[in-house]
Amino acid sequence: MKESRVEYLTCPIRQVVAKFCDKWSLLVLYSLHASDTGVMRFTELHKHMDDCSQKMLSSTLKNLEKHNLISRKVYPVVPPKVEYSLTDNGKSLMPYIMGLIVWAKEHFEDVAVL
Amino acid sequence: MKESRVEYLTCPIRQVVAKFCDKWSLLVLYSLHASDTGVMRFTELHKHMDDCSQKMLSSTLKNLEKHNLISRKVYPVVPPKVEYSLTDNGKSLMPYIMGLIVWAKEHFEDVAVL
DNA sequence: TATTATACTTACTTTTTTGTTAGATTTGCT
DNA sequence: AGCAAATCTAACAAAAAAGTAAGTATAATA
Repeated sequence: MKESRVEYLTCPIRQVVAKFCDKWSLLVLYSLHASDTGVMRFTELHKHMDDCSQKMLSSTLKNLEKHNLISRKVYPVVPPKVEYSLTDNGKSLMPYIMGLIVWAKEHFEDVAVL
Repeated sequence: MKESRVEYLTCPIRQVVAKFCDKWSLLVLYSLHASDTGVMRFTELHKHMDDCSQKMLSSTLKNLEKHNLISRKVYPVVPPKVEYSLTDNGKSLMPYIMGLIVWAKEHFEDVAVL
């Protein structure tokens, strides 16, 4: 009596989970959203999340790009320069993400962290 | 130049991640939210998420309970009966979760799911 | 000539998460 | 006596995620 695999793939909740429910994605989205210019370079992002390894930041960025939430612009210079920013799609998501963040702040007391 | 561990713990984004950014939590929260009575038993939940093992459902429920998003009511009968429902805290979160779900439906096309 | 800067990738190890299967519990029904 | 029902837990294995350290590229600079 299992649902078909296809149904799983079209489930919006599972999509949300696949796209940005992980350890670092929300931090990246928030950082880009909160930045003045809306554009950040790799190292700049890394400074905002310095307990994230380069490897993890790199793969998180790739995932977000794959899901069309951020875009990546490469400048062919040396040393390399790469800029990340939210896509329109990513921007459209941010109000909901910010909703969660505000909720978390308001309900900080109701929480056992760890 | 690392931030202190304490700052990490008070970061609302990290709290959101710790509480319900995982494979099954959103499904559980949504199921409880969407149910007529607002109350569901273990087996009933399991039927809604039949690709989740009992073990994973059990540990997901524990985590949500620990974070005060759901409550667990045990009836001392045989066979056992346990009812799960959203706490007030959990209910206060649902509008934001639903926001994400609606967003995911609207942006279904913009997505590469795997 | 050696060093620096930036944005990674690769290889390897460790940790965490998830899956699988079996078992515990105990009352009532056949 | 034997089995079903409901809600788990335990033990072990497999898979996935994450951490760590080192390496790549190349032009400009000291």
